[in-house]
Amino acid sequence: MQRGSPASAGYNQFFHRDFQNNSVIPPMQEKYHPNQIEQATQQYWEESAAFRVTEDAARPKYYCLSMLPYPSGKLHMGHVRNYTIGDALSRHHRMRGFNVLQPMGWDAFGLPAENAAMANNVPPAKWTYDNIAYMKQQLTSLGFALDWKREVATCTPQYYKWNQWLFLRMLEKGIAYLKTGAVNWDPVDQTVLANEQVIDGRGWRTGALIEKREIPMYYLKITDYADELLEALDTLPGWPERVKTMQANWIGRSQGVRFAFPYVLDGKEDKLWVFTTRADTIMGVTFCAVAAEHPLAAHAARNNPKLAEFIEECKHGSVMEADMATMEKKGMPTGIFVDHPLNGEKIEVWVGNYVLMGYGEGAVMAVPAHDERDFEFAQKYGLPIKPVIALPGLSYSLGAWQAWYADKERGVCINSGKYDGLAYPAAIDAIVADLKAKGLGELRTTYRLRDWGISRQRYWGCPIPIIHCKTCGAVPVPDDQLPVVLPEDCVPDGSGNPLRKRADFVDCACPKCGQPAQRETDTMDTFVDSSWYYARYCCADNASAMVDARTDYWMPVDQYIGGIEHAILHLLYSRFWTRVMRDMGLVKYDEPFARLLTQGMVLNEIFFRKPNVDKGGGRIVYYNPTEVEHRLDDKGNRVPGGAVLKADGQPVESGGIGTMSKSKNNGVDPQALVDRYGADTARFFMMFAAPPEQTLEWSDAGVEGSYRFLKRLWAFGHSVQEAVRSAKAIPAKLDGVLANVRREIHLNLKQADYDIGKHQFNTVASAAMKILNALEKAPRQGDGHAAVIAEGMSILLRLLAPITPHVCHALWRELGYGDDILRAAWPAPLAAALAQDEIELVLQINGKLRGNLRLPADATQQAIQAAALASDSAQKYLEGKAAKKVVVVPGRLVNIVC
RNA sequence: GCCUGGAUGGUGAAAUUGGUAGACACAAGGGACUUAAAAUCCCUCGGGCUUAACGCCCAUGCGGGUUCGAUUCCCGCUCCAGGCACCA
Repeated sequence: MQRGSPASAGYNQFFHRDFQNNSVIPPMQEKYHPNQIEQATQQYWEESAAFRVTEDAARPKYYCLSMLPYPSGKLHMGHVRNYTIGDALSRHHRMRGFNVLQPMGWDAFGLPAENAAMANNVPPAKWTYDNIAYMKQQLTSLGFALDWKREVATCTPQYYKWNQWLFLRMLEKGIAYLKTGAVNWDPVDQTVLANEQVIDGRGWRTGALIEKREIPMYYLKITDYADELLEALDTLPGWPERVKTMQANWIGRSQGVRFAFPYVLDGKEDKLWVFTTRADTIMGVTFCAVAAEHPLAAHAARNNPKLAEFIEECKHGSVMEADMATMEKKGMPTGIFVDHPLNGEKIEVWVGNYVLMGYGEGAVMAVPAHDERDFEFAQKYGLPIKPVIALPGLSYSLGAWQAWYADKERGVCINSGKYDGLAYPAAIDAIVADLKAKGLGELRTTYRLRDWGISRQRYWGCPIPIIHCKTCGAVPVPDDQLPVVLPEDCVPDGSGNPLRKRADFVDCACPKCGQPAQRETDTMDTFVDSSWYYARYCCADNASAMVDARTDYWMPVDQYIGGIEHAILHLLYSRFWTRVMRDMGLVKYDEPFARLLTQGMVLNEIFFRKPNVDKGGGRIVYYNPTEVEHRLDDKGNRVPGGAVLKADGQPVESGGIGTMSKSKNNGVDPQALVDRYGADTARFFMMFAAPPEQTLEWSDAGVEGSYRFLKRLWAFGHSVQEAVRSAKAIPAKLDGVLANVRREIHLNLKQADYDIGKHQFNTVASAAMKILNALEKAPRQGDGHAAVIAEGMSILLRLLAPITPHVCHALWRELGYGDDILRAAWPAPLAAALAQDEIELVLQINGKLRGNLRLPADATQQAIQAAALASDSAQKYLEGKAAKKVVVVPGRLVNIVC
């Protein structure tokens, strides 16, 4: 590492290096040969173990982490974008003196491996490991500064052993527990499907109508941490506001009232509990709705075949929230009545397809006058609507829903007996007091957040370490028998979890009583794997503990980089898991990711063909955009619906544009780009295309420009090699043209520093291009010209090194700056180079641009005003009138208002 | 449906967060070099009006508003993207 602190490290230090010791300089290639340069550079990094890091208390650490990829087969442009951002940040911090850790691993369990297994009759394990080998080579060829000694693959027993171990600890503490949950059941394949595998309510392979099934699953009590997860968002200034907003809304803490409708059924007294945030409208309840699985619904259905049929129909519905929210709301009366807790009125209970058993109480109160969904439901079924909130000057109408019906800010209770005239807070207080007195309700905080169900009825995942014994029940696997190893030779066939057929896996002895017993065959959600891998990188070689003291050095992650699609689930689960580990004394931090950069998605077109459901279904087939061609009209524009598959000339449907993914087959393999132009061009182009956080529709138009730039950079380096190698220090007094060139370079460096602070690498790339433009135009003679070029080139190479490390490494050596640009210090703009005597101000008249003013840099407000008023433009537009007002923005403009 | 973002030339984008809209590039057109091609270099390049030249008007998805001044702030829309708990 360089001497001195990052801030003081001057770029002029290269003049003190061994410039004279250049007796043996191999001739520099005249042309840019990226493949040779990149191979040689990568070999140098490999041999010098350039990116191996260890803990070093003497230096500030910088843990730079990109989200680990799912090994789907090949990298796609989203990966290149993600990892280039991370690599640029890593290399930049390294040049600024930080001890940088940048690891990589594989989110290696998951559904695509099972699908590939079915398609190709290959075990998921083999498919996964092959993909890892190929993608690792791709990452290496892109030149990412990764410490591969810390590599982690979540499908290895060495890794997932600790999932199992911590799960057992959670079970002991009651954080993990068993409860039923709804899954998608394909009755033909007799298997549970992921949401993604259900298309328009049908199984993707069988076309069969999917049923909801309630099965026992393990859940993690993330809701116990809801308050902390919400409140700690304020401790994360390095996170994007939008991510914090999304998480806060997801947790959805709300104050409300849990209360009950008493009833008598078959001579037995009971209560129907519901929750509401609008207790001020309780007097407007005209019916209640319960889920199809609710005991009251089941009771009513016993001698009501039509209701039983409706309940059956509800069970065919989707488990997905988006479907629940958009589907047609249907219901049917049960004939059961409950008592209104405040006025004793009889309230009928309905079964509603929009009420979910798993959430809250599985029952809701309905106030059609003040809830839009209830309003529509009541209109549809002719149920009474009783307004109990009024706004002055507005009259309630049953014709159509008005936004003010739900206004709780300005509304006042009416038709509510003793509560009439009360506003929202007072009404709630009074109503809660009365409910409480009757023992029928109380204030309660609730959360939208639900506990995390982790059981998956799938093979390719981490086995849940439980043994089922006829006498002892569900028995945890003892620690000394961990890990429960997943057999790696299964090939799923789509008809359920193949583990169930593996006697050598399932059959075992009960750890408690020793009797024959069966192993749990459910595996864990893959979000478990990715909830703590960042901690494991710090100590990936430790076989005897989940984490060790090295995590105390590296954690928390200083900069986490990943797609915005993970804004909620992965990041929230990781924050939860971290807290569980903290509360068990395993780690010492609250938050795993100090700063977060959410990369915008890289999108591409989606094309597919749907199977004909009438002919028995079958799965949707997606076609890569490269397999599709388009009919064009006279003007060369695409004809809508004119997409056809090249292979057979038959039409394909357009699925719009969406994230590059394996499942939509719309990924673009960067390999062609790397083969043709080299990794540096691919990296530069990806950074130049758009700012990191912005969504990016993929197009390789423009990649030529990035390649051209690197060719020009090399050619320029070649042409100034001698001048740079023999350059002296910059003279105290530069002539005007050279001073301007130098100023331009330092100005762009200053701008680039600012932009790097914002992670805006596209304008950093622009600044590099502007610097090269300036250098190319610089005079090649005159006192100090070589020194200015040598300094400028050293700035340019170091500025670019994080983005295009190979070509910068090679040029750094060829031009004699030093052996290894990795050890060079980050450049700093110099005030002396930036100084100027005169500045240009914009002259506006009434806010419109009317000219420019050149003034001394130190001109006073008064002098600027006087100069502005005296200018020709001002005289022309003022026409002798006096200015009403003159606005001076220092360093920028003068606006004369007249 | 709900939550969160986004929309600027033919295209990707920039505008130091209220101060010259379109930097830097791509594509296109014209030219130079070349036997030719590639590569490279130079010029033009938002729309309109006008001029010999200077210049003027319009323009940042749509409609309003605040301001000396709005791509930027506020209100109301449209479309697109991400998420919605079993894709990862």
